[in-house]
Amino acid sequence: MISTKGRNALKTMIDLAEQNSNDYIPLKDIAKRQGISKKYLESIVKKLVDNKLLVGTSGKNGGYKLNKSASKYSIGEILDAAEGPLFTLSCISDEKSLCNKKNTCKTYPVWKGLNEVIHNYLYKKKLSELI
Amino acid sequence: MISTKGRNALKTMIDLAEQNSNDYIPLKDIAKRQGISKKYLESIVKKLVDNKLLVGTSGKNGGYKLNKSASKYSIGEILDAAEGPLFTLSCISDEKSLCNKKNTCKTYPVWKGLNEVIHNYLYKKKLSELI
DNA sequence: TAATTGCCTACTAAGTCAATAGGTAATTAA
DNA sequence: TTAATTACCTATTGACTTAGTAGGCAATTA
Repeated sequence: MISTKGRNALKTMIDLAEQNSNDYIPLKDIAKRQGISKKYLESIVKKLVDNKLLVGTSGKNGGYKLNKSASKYSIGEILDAAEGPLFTLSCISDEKSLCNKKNTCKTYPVWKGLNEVIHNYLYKKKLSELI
Repeated sequence: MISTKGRNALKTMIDLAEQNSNDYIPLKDIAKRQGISKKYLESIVKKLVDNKLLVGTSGKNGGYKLNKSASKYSIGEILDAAEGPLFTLSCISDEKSLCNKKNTCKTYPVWKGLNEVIHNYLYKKKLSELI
């Protein structure tokens, strides 16, 4: 349900939050600390940058840093950024198999409620609570 | 996260609850109503029987029926029966990749809390609420 | 005797996921 | 100018999971 990608994204965010530095942190360092290959981490960090959770700067002394204070990131937004919409209510959000019986489907309310519960939890919990 | 197997299991349980009959209902009928192949349904129903959620009887006029009243089934126990433990806290319940850094892992509390939230929701919600 | 579960095995096709790999371009501090 | 580093692209592999199909035979029971 939460893939390795999401977990590693979260680890990366925690790592950066813990550095608590205004400098840009090179990928190499994060990869080493977290035991993730730099190349693989690159693909994860890219999503975090695309979604404006991180800022990256090229060049010497370049690297990445948080875009706001740790208390302003919810876990939900981090996971969302890394793996796309979180709990895929398959009958809703998966466009390919968009279910056309939504209105009469007796199971629909279960998935909808579950979805809400999960989102609620993950968006309330902040990155700063984990460091 | 919730697979088709689980969703079909739930549909089957709802179907049977709605029949509201003391007779045994043959698989053939359920399959037809729910638009699932009988053979495939067989594999799902087997799990429900193994977990004592349904009772089956062979022979003419045989079939399946609920083992208790609909209000006594939680959605959680149905999904559990159909697909095994629900939200796989990969670092805990997946024995193969049992994580040995559980105690220091900064992300662990997130998955643990999420797990609780999901379970809480699914075990509180009853089959009878869906019919 | 016919209907039906119960139980087994095997298979396929499609898809997902983690992780690796390599390359080039652009940027920037010193 | 040079070294470091992100930025961005593509491709690939291997492992695994899943949905769904298929067929057969034994046991049971009205």
